[in-house]
Amino acid sequence: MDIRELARRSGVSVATVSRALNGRPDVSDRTRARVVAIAREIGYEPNQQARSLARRRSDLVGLVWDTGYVAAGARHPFLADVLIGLKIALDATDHHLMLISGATEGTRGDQAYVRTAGQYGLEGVVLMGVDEQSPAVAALLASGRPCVGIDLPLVGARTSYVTSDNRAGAASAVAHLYSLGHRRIATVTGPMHLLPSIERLAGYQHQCARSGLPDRREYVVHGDFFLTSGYVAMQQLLALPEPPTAVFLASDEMAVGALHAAMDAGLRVPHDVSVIGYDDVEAAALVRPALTTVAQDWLALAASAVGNLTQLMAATDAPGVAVDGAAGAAWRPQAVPPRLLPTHLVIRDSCGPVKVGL
Amino acid sequence: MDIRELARRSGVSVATVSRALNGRPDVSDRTRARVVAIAREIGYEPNQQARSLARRRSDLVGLVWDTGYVAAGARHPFLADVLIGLKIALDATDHHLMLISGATEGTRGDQAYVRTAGQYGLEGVVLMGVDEQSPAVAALLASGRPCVGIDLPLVGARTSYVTSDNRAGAASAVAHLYSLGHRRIATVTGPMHLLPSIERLAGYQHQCARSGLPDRREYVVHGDFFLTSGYVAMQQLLALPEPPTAVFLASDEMAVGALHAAMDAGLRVPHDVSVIGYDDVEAAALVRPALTTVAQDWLALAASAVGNLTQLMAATDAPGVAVDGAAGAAWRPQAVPPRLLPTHLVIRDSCGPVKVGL
DNA sequence: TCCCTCACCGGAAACGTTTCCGACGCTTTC
DNA sequence: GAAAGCGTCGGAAACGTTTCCGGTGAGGGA
Repeated sequence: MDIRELARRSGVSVATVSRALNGRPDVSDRTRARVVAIAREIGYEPNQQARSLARRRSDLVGLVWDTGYVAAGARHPFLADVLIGLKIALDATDHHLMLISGATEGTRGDQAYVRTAGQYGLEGVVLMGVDEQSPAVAALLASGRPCVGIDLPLVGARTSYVTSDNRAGAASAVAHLYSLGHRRIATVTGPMHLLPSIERLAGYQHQCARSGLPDRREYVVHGDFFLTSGYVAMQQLLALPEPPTAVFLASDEMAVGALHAAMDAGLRVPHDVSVIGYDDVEAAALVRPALTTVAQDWLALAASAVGNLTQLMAATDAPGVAVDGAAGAAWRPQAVPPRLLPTHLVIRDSCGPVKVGL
Repeated sequence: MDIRELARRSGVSVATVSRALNGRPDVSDRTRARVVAIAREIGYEPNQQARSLARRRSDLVGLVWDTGYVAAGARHPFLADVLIGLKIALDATDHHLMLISGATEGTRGDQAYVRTAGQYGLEGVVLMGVDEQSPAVAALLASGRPCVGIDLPLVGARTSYVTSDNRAGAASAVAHLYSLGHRRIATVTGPMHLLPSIERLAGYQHQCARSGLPDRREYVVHGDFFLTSGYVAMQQLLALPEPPTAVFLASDEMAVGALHAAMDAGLRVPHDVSVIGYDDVEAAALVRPALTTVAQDWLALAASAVGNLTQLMAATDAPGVAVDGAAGAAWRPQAVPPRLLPTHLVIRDSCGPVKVGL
């Protein structure tokens, strides 16, 4: 079952078998054909551990995402979608995906990620849904291992990130509402320490300014991406002396909460108030009225993430690239720029023209 | 950085270092303490590949689930939940989870699972959402590697499975409807080649019989677990000369579809017709009226899966157990019985008392 | 005092690959 | 005709662990 057995049966040396199977040039076509034929015949599978050991590369990339608050009862469907996208994208490479266990129990939990990454020799890791400030994540980033964040602005020599074009996406939502005649447009944000929240708010503000809408303090309220916060934010907005006629929420979950708040207040959507979300989560299409939302392409997002990671890993193999700059040629780690993926509006039933008289 | 360096600094041999770090008994407490102190100091991490090679075990378990139809646009939120549960459960063991790439490209795709499982020396694999009849999965099961299915009846020496108690769950749904006064109760099933579909139908039929309800052919219609099939099934049911007053659908997705069909037909839920689902997916709480449903405990389901897998793997280490049966003591592989997990009804707003006069 | 046991430790052989280095035969070139 | 190049292959040394086997020294019982 091992390579020695295969060598014996093929009548060549172990070295030649290895070369034949790995497509090395210095082996004749005849012997290569014979070796692979016999290998298939006896069902030989190379031992990946031994292979990794000898080649000093594992063909493994890791994934860390926060399951903590998920276990607490809140689920984050968008991340599950991305996970599937990751697997699909990695199928095209010769890498496999390993889930990195988070900080489980107390002792040295802040080293958990970097430890398993080191032990398994992960060539890169993708992160999502975690706090990049947390000690465990910070330790991983500091380890110099290639990392790419999804919706997570990782900065550093061997890191990169991908995200949807949150600014443009938010702006397109506002523009859509504006084109329906809305002039009193509110927003509810995500947690303001997260990049997507910041950018989506910026996109909202920018587009409002562009459209000549006044900058109303009371029209931006902060949420946490989850349903309940959307519900209470909507209540808060509707209680305003001059309530908005449309609201853009930075996640679909919150938008669904807003839908419920409006209906519970006796309002009809979109007749009385329009609501628009972000993500195009599955539930967006399930809810009634079906949610108009700005869709992220999670498949492309995941594909870009592994693309960037691949670049990073390649740059790690050859630790620098020549840069003929001012002071002559120098070597420095290659930077992989973040990627912004386009979003698109999917129009369903939760936005309508503004009521006349408003 | 390697164990030799650590041995040098500790002033002991490599063998002793290994014993100290792995908690072997034959090393003095003094030297053990010194070794682990120095190991921590210099940040030593054992190389997992070398470790696996020498110990002939990988500490890795695999996960295969079908992403094919997910990529096609249909998502299966329940499986994403279970995945998270798996990760949590595995954090408690010293195993890590690897995602096994499915049949990617044509050549030998039917060996994809068993190949990567063999190459990486996976000690066990859990399967979900796949067809156990497909060649790739069948090859994996035939390989003798410990496998446990989630909602997937795997039979064989080194296999087991876990599922919720589909019969009891379905029965509880019917009983709930009956207690609300419903006597004309229909059901829509999942794909009938899947165990959960079969069992949920059986539970429905059994409880109907128990309650003395007639066995109506036209009250069971077949779906595919996805939303659209629930929609059309509901239309079909409502078009009956004597339509049901309540319907039990074998998945929440279908139940949401049924909700929409009823509303589109001008009916109010639950006033005119009651609907009840299965799974307690996130969307069940998001939809209006919020869906009454029989909840599976996905956390427990995942935990049971790794529990059974652990048993299976342990039995593989020691290839048999003594069984003092009829013909004297014999050795045979230990069977790990499947586990049925209890469900519970979560009552929301989609079921109500039957209308008087019906 | 002698031998046996026991606790502790080192040397070295695995584990299954890859890859460096050198060797062999053959053709080409000066 | 010798040297150099090329294509093809084998031997053996890695890669970083674990674990078997044997060897110390100390302690204890006869």
